[in-house]
Amino acid sequence: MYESIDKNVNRSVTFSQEELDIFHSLLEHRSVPKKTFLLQEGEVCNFEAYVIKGCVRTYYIDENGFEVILQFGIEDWWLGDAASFNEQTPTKLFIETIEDSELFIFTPHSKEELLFRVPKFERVFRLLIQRNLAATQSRLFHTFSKPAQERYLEFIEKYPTIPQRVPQHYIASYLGISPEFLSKIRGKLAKK
Amino acid sequence: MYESIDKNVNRSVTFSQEELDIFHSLLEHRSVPKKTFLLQEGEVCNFEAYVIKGCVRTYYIDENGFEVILQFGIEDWWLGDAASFNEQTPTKLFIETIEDSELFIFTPHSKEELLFRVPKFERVFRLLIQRNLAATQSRLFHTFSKPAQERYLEFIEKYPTIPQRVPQHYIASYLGISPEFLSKIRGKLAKK
DNA sequence: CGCGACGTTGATTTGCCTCAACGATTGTGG
DNA sequence: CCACAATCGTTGAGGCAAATCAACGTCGCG
Repeated sequence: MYESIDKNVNRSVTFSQEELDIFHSLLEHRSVPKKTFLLQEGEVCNFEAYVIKGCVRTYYIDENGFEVILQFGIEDWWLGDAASFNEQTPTKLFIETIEDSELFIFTPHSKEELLFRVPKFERVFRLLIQRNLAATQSRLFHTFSKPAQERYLEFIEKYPTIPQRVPQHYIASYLGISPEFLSKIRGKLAKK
Repeated sequence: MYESIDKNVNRSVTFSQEELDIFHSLLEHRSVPKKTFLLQEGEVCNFEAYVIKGCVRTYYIDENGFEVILQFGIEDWWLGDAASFNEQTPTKLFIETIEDSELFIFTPHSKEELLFRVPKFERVFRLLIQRNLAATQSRLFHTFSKPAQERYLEFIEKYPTIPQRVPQHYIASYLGISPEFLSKIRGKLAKK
């Protein structure tokens, strides 16, 4: 049960069995059916979650009333709203399961206790944010530099399982294009 | 000399005079003339810098050979390439002064020593990355949701001093539009 | 002075959006 | 278990935001 998450945190820092035991004792396991909101706009985010199994999306609603998808969370991903979680401010995000999912949950309290008892985890969490930042920057610049078709091809290469698991218009939203246009891109690619 | 940076780090965490003294002793002050590269593609970023005075830009070159501006650094801003700095990997970024500038510099070594001697700084640095992430996400979604004219108006409102200090086509690059189109937007706005 | 970097302006093109209509699939209540 | 609605993807027509290309004026600087 802890295999995947242990491997995840061990990537950047090495922990002893004792430290991992503390880690495990502070994790809360949660099973969530699909189409369930883990977080809604206006709430304070009181969790950071690791996805053991399943599929989740994070999005917000822009001023024109459109959903914009921030990220998908599948196996071995972390999700949450770091700003809301850490500063206990209301979130603008929605986090919703797309499939039945299994998660490990940190609360502000359990995370604090983990950091207190095993300070090396500071580094793990900092690296998580840092990678997230690097990925977001890269996504921003691809949006500037590359046409939608190329971004789509890169998306399915990078996340090959997601297209089979989520509605196509979610992917369009993630790419920043309209569902119709994504459909046309796919049509054009198919007939080659 | 330390006023501004003290205020900057004190925003999120409160430090004693003793802790600030340690902080100051580890800062390296550096004056840099304009049009100087602090970092170039392929190098490993061995600094994180706080801008006391001056103006700096961070950019990279995309696969079509175009410069894309990631951020401007002016007074009271931090800059560097966190990923390259922390993991000692080669950077893809260029960091170049636009004006004569004064900086405080951390090296990996001095930062590590600071964190060792005053662990509370962990929080300062984590918050820096976190705010950067929030700002980058917000920029990405504005790029999806808002036309260029609106993004330009928000830019000059948010950073009123920058348009007077940098060539206009840098701003176009930051906004993700062509220099000609920014010029047309400005023309249209002017005649109202 | 003359060159290079910069900004402007206009003509043309294009990537992507909007709107509308239409099948196919899913799911839900009666 | 069916019927109907809702959700989803596709396709086409038309329109707009922004890119591209080219020409030109201006300024700062060697």
